[in-house]
Amino acid sequence: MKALPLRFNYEFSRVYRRAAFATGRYMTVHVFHRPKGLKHNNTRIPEDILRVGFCASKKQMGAVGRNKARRLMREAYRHLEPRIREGNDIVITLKCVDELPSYAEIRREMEVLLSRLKVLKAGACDDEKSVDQDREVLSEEHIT
RNA sequence: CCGACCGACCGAGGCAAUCGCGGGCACCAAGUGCGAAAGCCGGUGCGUGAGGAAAGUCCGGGCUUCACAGGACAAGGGUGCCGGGUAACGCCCGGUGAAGGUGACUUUAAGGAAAGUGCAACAGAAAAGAAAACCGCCCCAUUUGCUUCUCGAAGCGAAUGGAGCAAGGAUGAAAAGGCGAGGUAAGAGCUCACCGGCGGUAUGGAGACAUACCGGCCUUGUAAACCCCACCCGAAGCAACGUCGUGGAAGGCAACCGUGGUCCGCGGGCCUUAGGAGACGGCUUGAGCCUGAGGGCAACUUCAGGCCACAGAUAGAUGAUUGCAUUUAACAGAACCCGGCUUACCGGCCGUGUCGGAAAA
Repeated sequence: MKALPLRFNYEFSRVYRRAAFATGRYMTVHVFHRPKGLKHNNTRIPEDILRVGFCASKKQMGAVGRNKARRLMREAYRHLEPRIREGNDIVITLKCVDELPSYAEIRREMEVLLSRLKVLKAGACDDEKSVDQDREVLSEEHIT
């Protein structure tokens, strides 16, 4: 199941106001478990989907830096998504930092923060293993 | 060869593999899916997907709605040498004047100061009408010192007072045209030559202007101070605007349902209107790009042929990992669209381009 983007300002504020959050060196993750039957403008939101929003501070970076940060976060999220429990609204905010962290750092920290918030599924190890296996397969292909 | 000047071009560094994203086309799926409606929600393949500044939002348009639908004036704002280009411009091209540079060349908010008003600090005697005099120059008068001799005169000074001057010094960003000669007690456009400025005439030029001659004898700077003159300008912006619009609002109800014995009434329901959320459109083919031939010094333009490869997202699509080669990368991300300007910037590359110097001939 693919995640939908969070769109409206009130949705973001709901997450910030009522969500559980965890903070790391580079980012803050807010997770809000949607109550059942929540509607947006008279249309029911399906209960088995994830919705996610990425934020980057406007202060230090220009539009290019902001885009880059969002892309890195989205890429990290894409790899972690199958392991996240459905029915949550998530907002991930990048902190003000001097230098943009690398993809590996972002991914590691995102994983830690999400597990601290207990939104990762129980049998997540298998997925991770499969991802690693994929990577190994890839590298083997290149060697040969 | 060295040092410059001018102009143009390129720029997410390239390639490959895997995973992933936006939108286009083709094909395949199409559901008791979600919605009141409009509409939204898949898979595979193929090709495609940020810039020279996308930026600042400083000008000029297109487009859209509103206003006026005629003209004049005023207010407010803008522009400001001349001619041309353009859809238009405060932009561009070509020229004129001025300033700078040995030069190639560069810069130029460049209308009017004789319509009027204001301002010109400090310094300075005096800073805007013709006045003023600190040092100074010159003449006269009085007093006095020295020298000379024919012994009461001459010469050279000094002090005080009076009259004249604006050459020199000094002040200043700027001191009332400049410089030389005549002139004079000393001086002064007082007179004259040349130069500058102003006015007039003639010639050349499309014009800004240029050149020549004549005249009187001269009038500071500032209009990125008010102002005057000429010309131009309706307002707001894609969150414009259009379509669909549950709820809520306003109006209506002959018929329907509930309440009721019946009517009125009330509630539901239905119809109409504008329309807040929201959805979709607007949204990319355009003053377009390329080639050739004319016109023009050029900006640009005319004609002919060819091309749709040249993004269209909507919380906002370009990323990640790995490998390769000698491989490092600035400023920076479309948001309705064009034409400019301005600002930021790693480097590279080009020109039978031009100038100065050196060397050689």
